[in-house]
Amino acid sequence: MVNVMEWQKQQRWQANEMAYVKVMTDEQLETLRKQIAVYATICEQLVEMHKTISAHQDLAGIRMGNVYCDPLFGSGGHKIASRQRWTPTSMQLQILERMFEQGTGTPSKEKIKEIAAELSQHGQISETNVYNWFQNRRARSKRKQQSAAPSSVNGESEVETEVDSKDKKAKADEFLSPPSVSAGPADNLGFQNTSNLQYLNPVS
Amino acid sequence: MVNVMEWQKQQRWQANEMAYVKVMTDEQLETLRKQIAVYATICEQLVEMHKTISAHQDLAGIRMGNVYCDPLFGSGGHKIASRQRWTPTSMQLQILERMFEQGTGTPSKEKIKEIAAELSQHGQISETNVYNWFQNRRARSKRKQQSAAPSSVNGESEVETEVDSKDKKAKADEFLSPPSVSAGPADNLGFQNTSNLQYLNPVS
DNA sequence: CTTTTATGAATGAAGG
DNA sequence: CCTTCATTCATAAAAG
Repeated sequence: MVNVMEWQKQQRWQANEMAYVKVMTDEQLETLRKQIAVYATICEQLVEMHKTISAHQDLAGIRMGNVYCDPLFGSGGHKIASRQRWTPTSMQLQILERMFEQGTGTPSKEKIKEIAAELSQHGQISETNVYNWFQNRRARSKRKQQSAAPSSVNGESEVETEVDSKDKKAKADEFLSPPSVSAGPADNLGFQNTSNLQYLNPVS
Repeated sequence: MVNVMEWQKQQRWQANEMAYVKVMTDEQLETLRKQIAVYATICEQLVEMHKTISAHQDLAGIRMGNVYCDPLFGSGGHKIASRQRWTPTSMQLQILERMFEQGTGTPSKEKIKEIAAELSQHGQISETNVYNWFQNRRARSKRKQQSAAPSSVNGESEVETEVDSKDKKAKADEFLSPPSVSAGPADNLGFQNTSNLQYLNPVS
């Protein structure tokens, strides 16, 4: 009830002049896309949930067994700019890597700007990129070291004490049937809503 | 879902020459908006229906703390590693988002409790979660606006950068209330969904 | 082309 | 509030 106003506001442009203008900002588009994707996901999951329940209790009060609408409209349109992410240049990577090693390991607000400025000479880059890079680099370096040093203090009965997250996820995926919602129908009704953007953005 | 600002910024360079033009007429936008509203309505009602139906057997769906996992995960009978951190339900998120944009921006100790109570109807949540959410939302919104500042110069109709379209949500459904929800929401859902989403993703 | 891996980015929570 | 960290999501790149 608010954004629509915004859209219209922006649409006040010369609609008759050129059919070559963005009516929605990328931001709005992205938001919309996500929102719809969320609904699509929820609905899909709900359908599965009901299917399951119905099968067990014959509560088919709602006929939705055949509803499963595959939102994969013929892929091809790719109209919506898909999210893209920065990819460091080999040069940038080298510099960053070097800084990481010798640096105090503390990104520092000031430094970031400085670094970003320098790296921009080797390709597009933003301060955020630099920031994220260091954050990730640090985190991963840490994790790696951690999992590499199981510290044999006690019996290794706890095989999954550390390396958990990633491994668990991987395992889960194996039997979670990635393609459709057949295995884990409502398993993420409560979370993970934005993972199905593909529905709206069938890149292929 | 918020840092769209960032990629938008980045997009400017990585895909500058592609001229991603999104063109929607007011009419299409309006249609889309309505459709989403309907979608939201249906979803919420389905959720409620599901809750009712499976109320007596769904108790295992909620694990410790904020974990909201699915009990219907029958295939494989595997225990899913529970999450350690709260993840807002799409419904909760929307409500929060709405409150954020329209709210005074003041979390307020009182409000928190209130909000938490309301949101608990849509999934597990604690006051701390709400508090953190607002805290983060605000901080990030701010930071983002800051990094996006250098791009806006012209005095054109300045659309505040912190817009969002999590509005036409499931609240007004009570009024909008699509007729067929109880009879055959599915058909309606599936059909409309598919046909209308084309606006966002035109098939070639 | 499909699956897997590497990694940029988003985000809930903790500390100060 | 602001900064930092840990975990998770999503996608470019690599492998098959």
